[in-house]
Amino acid sequence: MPRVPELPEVESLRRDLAATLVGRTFASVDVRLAKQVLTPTGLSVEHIIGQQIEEIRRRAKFLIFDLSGGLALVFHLRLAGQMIHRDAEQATLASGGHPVPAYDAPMPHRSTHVIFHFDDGSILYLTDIRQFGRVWVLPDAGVDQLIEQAKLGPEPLDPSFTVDMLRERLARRQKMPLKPVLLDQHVIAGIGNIYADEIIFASRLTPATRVGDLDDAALVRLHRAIKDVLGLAVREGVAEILNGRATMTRDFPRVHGRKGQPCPVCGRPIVKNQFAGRGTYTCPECQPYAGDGVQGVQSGDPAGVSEEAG
DNA sequence: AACTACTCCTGGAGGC
DNA sequence: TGCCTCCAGGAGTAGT
Repeated sequence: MPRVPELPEVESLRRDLAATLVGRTFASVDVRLAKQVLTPTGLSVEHIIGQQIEEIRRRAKFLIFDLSGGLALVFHLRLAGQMIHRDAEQATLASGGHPVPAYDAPMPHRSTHVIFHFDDGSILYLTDIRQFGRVWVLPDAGVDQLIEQAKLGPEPLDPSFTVDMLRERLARRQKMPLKPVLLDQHVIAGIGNIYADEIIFASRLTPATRVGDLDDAALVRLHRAIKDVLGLAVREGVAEILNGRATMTRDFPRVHGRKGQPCPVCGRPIVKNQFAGRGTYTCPECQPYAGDGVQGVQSGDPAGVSEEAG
């Protein structure tokens, strides 16, 4: 199954690229698809040539390269962006993002749209079969502005993201179903469709559960699930992407992409349906109202949670 | 302000 | 086998 880069994938990529790219200096840049590179007036991508990568940071799904000359490169991989760093002999040093094309495919691929060459002969390929990803070339101050404009919610893995903060973030979305709220980057940053399903399953809630119907116990469960699911994915280094092909570890993801397979908790088949316009995977037994619309949530069962099944 | 619909893309899956 | 159609999916924007 194709995998869209979400917070854990971007964080893994950040960690790997930081190990191989910090200290490298840009020697040249080859932009093959102009729309993917955005620059404010007066700046062009050539301005990064001769600048050194000092630090690689992440905010939500944005990857930020801080450069020596007061500029920064900001990447957003969106649906299908992929970054591969190879040495002069084309041996892969670091790779991440969407697994298509395979990480060991010949580069540049026909969907490789931006190529960065470094002073040590190594090359960073930005490949994107959907062409939705973006790269910004910005002055330092412009990075803050870009992040500010995105009005991103808090980082869910930051220690400052507490149950109280979650409650406060959800307060203005009381009438909305849980799934689209989790996907809303303004509420909490970094969660995409795959991890939303995993978090909701781990919380033993349903995609349709109204945020306003969450009681304290459900909020605590939801908070723990966000931390656990994302934290595990970051710690495991997103092991389901191996050799550039999306596979699944034995037990992750637990429901997403597993239509018809047994639920890891109760053994009943996982069901796939559409919710809020997104492919949504649930266990009808552990998440009993999963297939219903918003109206399906019963007020007598605020969390929409079934009996503990193990 | 809150929410929905539409838009951008193309590999891959499914139908016949 | 091959041709055709349609879907996925983050996030910005326009419309209600």
